[in-house]
Amino acid sequence: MTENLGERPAAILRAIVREYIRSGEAVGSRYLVERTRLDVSPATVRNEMARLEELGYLVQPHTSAGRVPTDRGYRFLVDEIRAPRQLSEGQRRALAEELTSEEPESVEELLRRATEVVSHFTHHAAAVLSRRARPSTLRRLELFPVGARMAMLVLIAENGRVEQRMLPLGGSLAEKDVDALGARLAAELQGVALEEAERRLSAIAPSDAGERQLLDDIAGGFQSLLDSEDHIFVGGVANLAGEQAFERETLSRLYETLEHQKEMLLLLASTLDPPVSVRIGSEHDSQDLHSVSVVVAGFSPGANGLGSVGIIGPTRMDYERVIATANAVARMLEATLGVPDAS
Amino acid sequence: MTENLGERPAAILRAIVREYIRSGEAVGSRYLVERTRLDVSPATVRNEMARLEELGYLVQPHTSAGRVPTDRGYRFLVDEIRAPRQLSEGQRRALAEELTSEEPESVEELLRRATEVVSHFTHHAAAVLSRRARPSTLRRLELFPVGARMAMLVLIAENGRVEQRMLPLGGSLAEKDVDALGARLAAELQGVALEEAERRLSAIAPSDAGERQLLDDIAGGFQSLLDSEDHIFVGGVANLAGEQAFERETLSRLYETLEHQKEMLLLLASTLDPPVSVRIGSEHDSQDLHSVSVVVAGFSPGANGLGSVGIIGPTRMDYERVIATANAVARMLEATLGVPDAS
DNA sequence: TCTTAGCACTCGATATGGTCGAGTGCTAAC
DNA sequence: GTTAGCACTCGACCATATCGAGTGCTAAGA
Repeated sequence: MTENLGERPAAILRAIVREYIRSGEAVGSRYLVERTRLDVSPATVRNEMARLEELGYLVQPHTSAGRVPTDRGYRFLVDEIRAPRQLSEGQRRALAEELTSEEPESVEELLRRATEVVSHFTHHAAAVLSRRARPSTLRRLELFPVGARMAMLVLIAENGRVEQRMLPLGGSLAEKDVDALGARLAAELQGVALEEAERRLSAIAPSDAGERQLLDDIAGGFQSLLDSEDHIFVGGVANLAGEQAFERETLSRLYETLEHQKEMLLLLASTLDPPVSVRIGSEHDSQDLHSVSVVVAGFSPGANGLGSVGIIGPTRMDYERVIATANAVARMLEATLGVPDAS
Repeated sequence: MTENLGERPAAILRAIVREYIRSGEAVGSRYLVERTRLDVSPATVRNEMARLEELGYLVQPHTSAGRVPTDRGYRFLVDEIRAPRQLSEGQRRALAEELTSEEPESVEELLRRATEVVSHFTHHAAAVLSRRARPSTLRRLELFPVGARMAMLVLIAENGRVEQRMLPLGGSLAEKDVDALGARLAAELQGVALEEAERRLSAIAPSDAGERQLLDDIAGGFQSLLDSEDHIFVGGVANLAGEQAFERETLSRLYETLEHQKEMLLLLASTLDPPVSVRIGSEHDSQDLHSVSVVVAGFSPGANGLGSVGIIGPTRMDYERVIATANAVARMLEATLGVPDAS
């Protein structure tokens, strides 16, 4: 989708989007030629512009105006970014300074401060999602054969959650083997913290491939028993109100979305592990987000913690800088929250 | 300040403010006479208006416009309200329904929901402050005479807080009496939860007025040792963005204030016990709040819990309704959170 | 002394028309 | 395929005019 453009059109598009992000004003052909190293005449640029408009990368606000990028135009620029640019050492230090100077009282305090720091630095709104496993212990484990080729697994956690599943039996497992394994696991794992139980489970040496499979399936059951608790922090929403690009109505809808835990969760939870994701304007499912772009960087400090840093601003934002910031702060949180343990 | 106005001017002022709150448009003399039961001509009303403007209750946006209330004009109306109007039974039930249907998971959930309910109902932003005592026990109590007429009190709580004060000795208390009392209190109260300790303290029958005074002073020390934890919930901020009355700049500042824990604390903590307080526009200390009014209703569900419900909207708000709502919800929270215990 | 009809006046809102200039698309020449 | 030239479009800006709501003032009346 990118490279079917050809070299020069791509260069022109890139220049227009950059210029528009910088100035906020529709970019005209003459202006563009004067300000960049494109060694062609305005007329040529105009021809290319017309084509780029046909392809949906640009629009003209009105006949006698310059061109403005569409969401697709921004997407073009963003897709060209292969890896997050690094912030300068100075900027990085400034962020870290604000974030961790005067030791935060708690994790909550740290994450809240992260939203402040990010929003200050980017002049956009910021959100942080933190997902932590809620610790619980395994109250009961039952594993017994059902017919010859299936086994039933029942897990009950101290916090009341129940997991129940039918598991296929592979390999040479006989019914009595299953019964024996069930009894053994019950004896070893009941009353043990879920995470610990999972660890012990994976430490068991299976006698054959069938048992290996079964143990893995049981471990899967443990996973879904682990209850996790999400916390969302939002900061810097004043920056959105200052944004002239948003209509009153749009702004109001936007705030409603930001307040809605569930929608924010959806937005932020989509990027818990991969480094950074960008969603631009109309790429959002929710209509209410069609005039903003959201950049999310995930972080995982290990030990059952996960989270992400989101930056919410107008589609006309400095994507490179914003992506770099989200990524940098995500890495910082990873480092600050991460305990150096075996994983 | 109210009654130096005279009957008719007051009636006219009242009518203008009410009408402006209703319509949002500057109120003219003819319009006012047509729409109300004032049996005078527009000319007379104009004369009164001019006087009310001189007194600072009204302003004219421009020469050929009607009058608009100043903050002082609103204040006049608010001061006429003696007790919060009650909501209709239907409204009250609707609020309670939204608030407590599907049993909230936690106190936090309840309070968060309260902000939603209130903001939905009033179309303004809402905030809830909850202050709960953080439980701790008394680790050490020392009381000993210093000279003939003073005693030194030292209290140390389990959480590390220290309270130290000099107390004057009244009545016939001798030094050895103080020593004896100190030893007795130390024996009885050390290791006891602070609230319980305070309760036991007040149960001690003093031998005379001097001892009564001393015990009261000690109780005071306990009070300031009680550490409290504040939680602030904010909701419905989208309503502010929809408000045409706010400039972009104003709005942005306002959001910044709403995000700032400390400022919100100041705002909400000012009314923890008295039923309802109203602060109108320029009555706020902070410049950033000059275009909003804030109505705060305190609640105290007993057992060292305190809190307040705040409603934040444009100065042009329906004060009677907003006050009634804040009050009603505060009472509901009081009832829901309150445990029927001895107090 | 207070009220009120009458009236001149003010001023924002709205509409109209005109100029300016940035920027375009098209054509024709290179 | 590129580009100079040019007619054209259209928003921004400005000046001007009209309309009407609402006032303040004056003078007459109770």
